[in-house]
Amino acid sequence: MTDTPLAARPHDHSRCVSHALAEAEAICARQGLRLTALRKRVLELVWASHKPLGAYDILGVLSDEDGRRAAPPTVYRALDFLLENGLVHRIASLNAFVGCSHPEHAHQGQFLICRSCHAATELEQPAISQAIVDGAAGVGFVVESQTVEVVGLCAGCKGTA
Amino acid sequence: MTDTPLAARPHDHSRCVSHALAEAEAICARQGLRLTALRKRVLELVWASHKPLGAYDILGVLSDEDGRRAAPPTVYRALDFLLENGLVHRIASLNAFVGCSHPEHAHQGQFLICRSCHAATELEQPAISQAIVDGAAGVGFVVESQTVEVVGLCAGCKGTA
DNA sequence: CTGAACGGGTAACATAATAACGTCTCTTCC
DNA sequence: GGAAGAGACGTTATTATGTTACCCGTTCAG
Repeated sequence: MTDTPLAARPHDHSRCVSHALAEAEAICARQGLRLTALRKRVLELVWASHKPLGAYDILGVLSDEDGRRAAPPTVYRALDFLLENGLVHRIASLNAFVGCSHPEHAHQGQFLICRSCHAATELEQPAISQAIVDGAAGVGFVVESQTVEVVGLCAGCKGTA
Repeated sequence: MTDTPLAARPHDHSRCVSHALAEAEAICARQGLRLTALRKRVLELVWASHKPLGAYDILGVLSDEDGRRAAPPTVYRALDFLLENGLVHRIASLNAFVGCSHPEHAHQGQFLICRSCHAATELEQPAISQAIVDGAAGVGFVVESQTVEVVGLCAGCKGTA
């Protein structure tokens, strides 16, 4: 229960990336979706760290690395695909994107964003969702989608800061 | 408990606006803050409806009305003042601003945004905040600020849509 | 073979926010 | 009264983020 989340502790991050990519491949294969080279590359970049990444950061890397001059629609289309298929999440308060930790099932996560190390951890707490649905129901509001983004200090930074 | 929120039902909206302005005046007077003509005007525009308003919408109205072309910093400075003093809230997922319903005390609201009429209702449910704090604590995360923005259908639109 | 659907490139535009600098008007203090 | 400083606001320019419109080449089903 009190597991320190992966993003907040040292780990072999290349495993994260390769695992996420493999899972994405599997999901796309199963659903007849085309995980093209570009989409895969963008997903890889988003997963390059646990910090949410801006669209223009991705754009910059693509332009630099691949030599070819990437333009905004290229990146946004790839991100749209990844978002639609639950492979990444968008962090509205940061205008940024982060890899989804549990792409195998549809869900709406809650995000814990550390103001010190900037890592974003995805929570999936039914208690939070339910509290929101209940609170909304109290004023006759029917919830369709939730944005929960929390800023604070992660387990790792709590001590050092 | 099951009160339909003001924003979701017909009401004499001019009362909303004048009440909000009067409350803002009182708060600023009490705290030695200067609610200048510009700041008051921006607050009035934000309160003009219960729909979150973009900074550039405000800019447009100011430009139209005053004839001279208002520039972004003018609006953003006024909004910063209003935000700092709890007179408006920012809706991150919309990049927009909405009048605060309870400026008399510091708080972090939750927002219910109707996808049909676009009205935003402010909730203040300790149960939601607490669920988030608890969920975060479970992974060793200390919450400092919360962004809760929910999209769905309000009581008024639920039937008609 | 053909032609729609799809992925992607390009240019331009639209919206959101900030930086840097100047001026004006207060108050405060001598 | 007048200098000094702070705060509010104007102006210009720039950066960041996101979208629209249009084009081209590939793929794949009929």
